[in-house]
Amino acid sequence: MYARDDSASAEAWQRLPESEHVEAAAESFRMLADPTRLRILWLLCGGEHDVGTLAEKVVAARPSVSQHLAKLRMTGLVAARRDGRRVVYRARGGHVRRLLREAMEAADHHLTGAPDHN
Amino acid sequence: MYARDDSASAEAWQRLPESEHVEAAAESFRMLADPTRLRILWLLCGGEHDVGTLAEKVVAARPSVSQHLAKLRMTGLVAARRDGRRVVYRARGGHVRRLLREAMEAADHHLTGAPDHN
DNA sequence: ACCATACGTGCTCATGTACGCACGCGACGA
DNA sequence: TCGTCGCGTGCGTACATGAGCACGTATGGT
Repeated sequence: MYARDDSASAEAWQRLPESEHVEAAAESFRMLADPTRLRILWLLCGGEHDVGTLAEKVVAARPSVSQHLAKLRMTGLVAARRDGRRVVYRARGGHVRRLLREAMEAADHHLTGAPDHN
Repeated sequence: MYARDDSASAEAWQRLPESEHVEAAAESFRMLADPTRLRILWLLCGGEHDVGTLAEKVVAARPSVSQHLAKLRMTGLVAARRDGRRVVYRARGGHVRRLLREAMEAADHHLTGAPDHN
């Protein structure tokens, strides 16, 4: 009933992680900190999509979506593949999926009622 | 072997969540998108801390830490309590802990070797 | 009452970034 | 070869944000 290496059990939180890890995590979070990118990633978690389809679904100009996809690609969150004259993107890594679902669940808790269960 | 309501199983990712949820999630991610706030939250996940101690441990000016704590408090990620002339902050909600650990794990994967296991 | 401590706030400066438009480039089809 | 379609890029603009200084405020000790 103690030290499940999980949520509580303050052991791990005592000392700060190395700066490189912190900055890398911050960078990942910054990629998730934009509604448009969030929607793009959400759709990409469901399967492959080309830029035009994404731009249409997230209701944004294609250049904007392209820029977002470029950033996401640089960060390694998505991967690109050519199909004819289109470029098809897909989500990359299970971490993104878990972070998205966790955030959406938190948002739901934050909106429906109780701010959070402490 | 299908529909575990988990990572894959594209069902849930087909349609975008409501805008309110997306923006709320983006806001939460924006709070986590800064190295200083990330460090502060990390320490607060391990227990209560006052502003001065936090400023000392994260190596930042006290006013800066205070501003960050204000934002985190507005977002509901941390809570404050008065103890004498100090103000003691604590983390609030298990979502933050899970997001932090998930992000740190992802950062570790991203740094040590394989960018990610697709 | 006076001083010291611990926070919070207003402010400015510098930086980062999202958006959309116009353009250039590569890939198909006639 | 020429026209069309789909993407990416270089701008400029408008906006949000982080850092630190100086100051105001509240609490507790002498």
